[in-house]
Amino acid sequence: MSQKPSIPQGTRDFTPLEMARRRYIFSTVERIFREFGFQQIETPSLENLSTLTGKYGDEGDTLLFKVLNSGDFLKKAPDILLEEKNSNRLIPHIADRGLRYDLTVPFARYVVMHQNEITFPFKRYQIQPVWRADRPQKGRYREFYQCDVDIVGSDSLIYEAELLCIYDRVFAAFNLPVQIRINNRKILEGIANQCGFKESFRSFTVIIDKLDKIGADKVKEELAALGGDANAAMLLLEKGALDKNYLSSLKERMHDVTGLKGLAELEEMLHYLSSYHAINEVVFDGTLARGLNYYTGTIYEVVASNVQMGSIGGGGRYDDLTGIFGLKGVSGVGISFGADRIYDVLLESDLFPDTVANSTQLLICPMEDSALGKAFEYAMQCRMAGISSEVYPQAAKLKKQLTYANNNQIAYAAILGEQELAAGKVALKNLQSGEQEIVDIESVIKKIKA
RNA sequence: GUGGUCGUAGCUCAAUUGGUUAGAGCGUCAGAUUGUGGUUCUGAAGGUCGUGGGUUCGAUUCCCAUCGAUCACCCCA
Repeated sequence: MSQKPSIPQGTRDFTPLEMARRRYIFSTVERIFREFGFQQIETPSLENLSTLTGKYGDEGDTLLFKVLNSGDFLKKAPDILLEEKNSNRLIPHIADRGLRYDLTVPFARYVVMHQNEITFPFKRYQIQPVWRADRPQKGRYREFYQCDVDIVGSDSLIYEAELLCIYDRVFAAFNLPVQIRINNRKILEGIANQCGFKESFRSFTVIIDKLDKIGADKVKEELAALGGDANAAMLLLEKGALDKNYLSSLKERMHDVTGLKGLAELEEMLHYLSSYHAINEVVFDGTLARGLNYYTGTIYEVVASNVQMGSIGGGGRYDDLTGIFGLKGVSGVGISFGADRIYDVLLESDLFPDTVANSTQLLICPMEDSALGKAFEYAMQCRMAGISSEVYPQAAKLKKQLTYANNNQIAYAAILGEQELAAGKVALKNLQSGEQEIVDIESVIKKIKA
């Protein structure tokens, strides 16, 4: 009995072409991370649920993939809960582990566990998949890769500035025009405090974050429902170009201490950036909030300028993420690249270079079974000379062998038949031009390497 | 988690209000060309019409369920 194979919802297979393009993304990102002095780590796909839960808000907890305990896990579950059939209450008794939801929280856990081996400030990057039990849609997958760079153990705003440069450099390398939005949670807090949203800060951020989508009137309406002064808040929540005039005008109207601190941070960051000329558009966006709970200072978000897609990158400063795991006073800041969304955007914008699929350079085509040994020998010789080579595994019709070369975009075919064998040479065919000449294997190597 | 749209060949799509044997292009394979691909010509293979049930003399078509894809909301990369 055979069954129709399938893969879980929201997951994908990747073809060789897709992988070549994904590798292009990863290697570009990685190259620039290294340029800034970051070192790579990896963490396990599975984390203890106690590490993950409560870090992303209630919504985040429901989106965590939980993994059932081994063994006869139901035996250990309390009978009352089993009868109740309440999944949420039963989970802690039957699942101790879950798939990671992002790379930042596992990183904070890593820092705490390895604090004695780490030299601070610690600059790490991490390129790994994460999982979310979200319903899939455009640009949303249940398994996707994030590329994270973070620095922990310093609260210097130099790093805020550097991270912005990383965003700019990476997207410049992709030739993808983006808008890099920045804001500071302290400014948001200041506005909230000043306008009577202190108690409802989290709801406040969720609402103003939707300004683009639902419009000013609707936002005002929803803010008013929270009980604060919606009009006063709206006047402070502007989205503007990143310039000194705008900031000074905001500074005049800001009275809250936390808010002023946020503005000072932003100013210092801009001071560092004054010598750097960003290729992409950088804007201060007073309505940028970001849902994740742990951000405390600068926050970033990146959207593609010409493609309709959610954010393709985001990040920010978190002052006390390691504190949750028992290491106080270690501030961190980091950003993330959503590799799969970047893939979709690059594909839609037709921005993948043709050269990403670097295929085999030479196919050796044996015409007789007696040529197989020599073909194998030549292939090894070429490989050791740095030419990626393949041997067609049997003396099939030449047509078939050349079709194989053609479909795999192989540049050269070395035909090895009775005559060539006797002469100690091959017929080297250039599959782009169609030209062909009889040469020895040393000349083949020289010609392809030239 | 809530709602809308859609599931026909490997891919993109047809099939006249429910009617006999479900078609085309592209792709694949074979031959024309016994040692020459990417162009051309000829031919072939490939379908439980997503799955299960119901209505009907008869269902790819109508109804229900289910699975999957997709889009929007929520939230996010």
